[in-house]
Amino acid sequence: MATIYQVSEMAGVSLSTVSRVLNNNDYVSKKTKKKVLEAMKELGYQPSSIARSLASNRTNSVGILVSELDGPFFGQMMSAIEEHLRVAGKHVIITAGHSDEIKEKSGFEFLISRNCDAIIAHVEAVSNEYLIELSKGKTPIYLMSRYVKEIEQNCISLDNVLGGYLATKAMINRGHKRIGYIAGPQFKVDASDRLLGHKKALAEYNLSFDENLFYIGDFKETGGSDGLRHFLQNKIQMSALVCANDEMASGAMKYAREHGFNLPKDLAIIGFDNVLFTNYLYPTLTTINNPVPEMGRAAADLVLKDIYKLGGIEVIQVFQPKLILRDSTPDIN
Amino acid sequence: MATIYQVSEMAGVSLSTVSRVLNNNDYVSKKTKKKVLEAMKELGYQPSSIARSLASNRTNSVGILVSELDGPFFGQMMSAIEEHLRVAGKHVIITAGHSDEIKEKSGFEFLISRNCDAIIAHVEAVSNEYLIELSKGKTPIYLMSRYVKEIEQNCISLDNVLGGYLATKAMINRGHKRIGYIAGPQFKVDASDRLLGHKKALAEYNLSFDENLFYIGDFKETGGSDGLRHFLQNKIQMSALVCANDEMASGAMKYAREHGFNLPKDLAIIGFDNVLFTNYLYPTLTTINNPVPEMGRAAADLVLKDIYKLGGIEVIQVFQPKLILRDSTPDIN
DNA sequence: TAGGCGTTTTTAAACGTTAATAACTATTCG
DNA sequence: CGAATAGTTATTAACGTTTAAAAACGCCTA
Repeated sequence: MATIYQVSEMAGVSLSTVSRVLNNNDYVSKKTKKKVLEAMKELGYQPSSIARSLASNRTNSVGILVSELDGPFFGQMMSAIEEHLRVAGKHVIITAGHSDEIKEKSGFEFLISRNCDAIIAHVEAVSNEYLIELSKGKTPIYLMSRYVKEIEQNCISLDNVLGGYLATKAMINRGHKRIGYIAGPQFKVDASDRLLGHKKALAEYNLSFDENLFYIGDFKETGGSDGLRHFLQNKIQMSALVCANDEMASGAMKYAREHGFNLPKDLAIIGFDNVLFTNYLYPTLTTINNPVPEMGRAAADLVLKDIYKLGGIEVIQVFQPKLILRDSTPDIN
Repeated sequence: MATIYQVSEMAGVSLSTVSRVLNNNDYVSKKTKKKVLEAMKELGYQPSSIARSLASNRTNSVGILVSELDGPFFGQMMSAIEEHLRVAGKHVIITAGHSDEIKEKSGFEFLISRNCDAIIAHVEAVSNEYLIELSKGKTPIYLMSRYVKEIEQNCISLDNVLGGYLATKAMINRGHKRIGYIAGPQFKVDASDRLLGHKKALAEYNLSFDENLFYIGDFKETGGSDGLRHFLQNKIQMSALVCANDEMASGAMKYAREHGFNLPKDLAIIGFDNVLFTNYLYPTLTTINNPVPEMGRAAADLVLKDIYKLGGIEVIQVFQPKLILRDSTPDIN
């Protein structure tokens, strides 16, 4: 591999001149620049990103910490971030936190030890206090799908209260009065916010929140089936079921069908997130869109703007979810 | 940040001694080691991975090049690789090639320029020749789901011929004689191998391969719906449909249902890959298991063994697919 | 023609490690 | 008792850049 030294020799200039050409910022005369560029091409010179990092204290790498590397949600998120960062010449170092406090912390430490210029994280188990403390360290932290007041300028979030509200309101508008709700784990802010929205919609239409119509699931397929089984075993009647995410909605659909329900006639079901497979389900699932790719791009933009000082970038930090109507929620009016 | 120099000073030893303790390989007396370790703890010393890389010419990072960052297949693959590598203290740099020749090449170049110690790639568009040539460069290349004779010791692959064979054989065994086949893009080796297996099974049972029962799809949901539409419009009769992957099977199922089929009675369908959502479909989809996590782990193991010289690792390089029976393929005998 | 002032280029010191080589210290052996 | 030896530790030169500070170069002006 050719080094900067060989380039400088061939071009007959000093190291620093080559360096300046490389970073094409400072004063270099046109003539010199041309000479250097030619030497570089001649030698097939590729600067060592490692040496650059050591000298400049910049690694041009952004750490990404997600709950899982598989799963449609995170896939979309990573994809959007990576694509956007790569065109700016930055690369991503990815690791998983598995929604576990210890693993999430170790994920942060790992990325920090790797000298990332910034970290974009989707974490669920660590506390706000931890994140606030971490933000005081040398590596800037950006949060996806999480809003923490004290570091709000570093957060990209979805208005989950609005989303929960839209889901339940859609059911009410379609004529339902007895609406079941399968929530997500309440330590996850997303989950509790969605529940808040549900309650808000009920209140707005003078329907009371009924504990019997409420179940807390695990955000996975099993949460949906367990929830519906719980309702059926307790002989709870309902005409509509709101699930706090699509996986649970899918589980509930499957369980319902296996227990004699004719979907969507016997039970209207709505999900949340609009992950890819909602459209593969039968009936296709009405859901609330979670604009993950847009949010990923926004996070990347924020890093580009704050850390790498790229100009002219305007970033939306709080996104609004939208209702996606499909076949699982027919109008019963 | 504390540096190695400060540690050496506090412990009253030389730089190299600290370095040796850090890499705990060479000769260091117990007493000295203890002193150094204490100084490190006292100072909260964290070695700079960048400086280490520069001096040792090792980055402890492995590049991963996949077609897409989203999608269940790649999610599982990345997840398995990352998890396995991380416990060995290595990290992954991920980028996408989007099944496009130019983008795949640029992905390789990008990762190479990042000084990865090795690259694990799942690429579909570049030629074998390119890969062989690339393997001669300074960065070792490992191939996932692809077998290239000349560099077979660096390949982790699935026996797709066997998989295609198993799928079609399952249909034959269940009593079908007219079996449609929706293939994937034939420039992808996976796709053409699966087709080979299909033909092999037909031949074995004295069924002839019928062009009318054959369609080439795009490996996406649309491929399945387009394929089935093609068959219906041409009034091609069949009792079973083999799809070269699960996405297309799902698309075909959806199209069939929308056009009056009663599934699985009117048409048996089988997919390939066993991605997560096959189990969410209705009816649940019979498919061929693609042991992606195992293969990912194998690729990681190969790198650990070859590049990082970790001992005692035995690696399977060619995996055998298995039939996963579910509801979409009832027995009609 | 000396002085001054931009502009451009060079010098040299970081950046924080690794690793080859040299050097030191006991111990053992003939 | 001198030397060989094994076990440890120190010295020092890389690794390939960036960057602040110094120097050189042109050109203009008085």
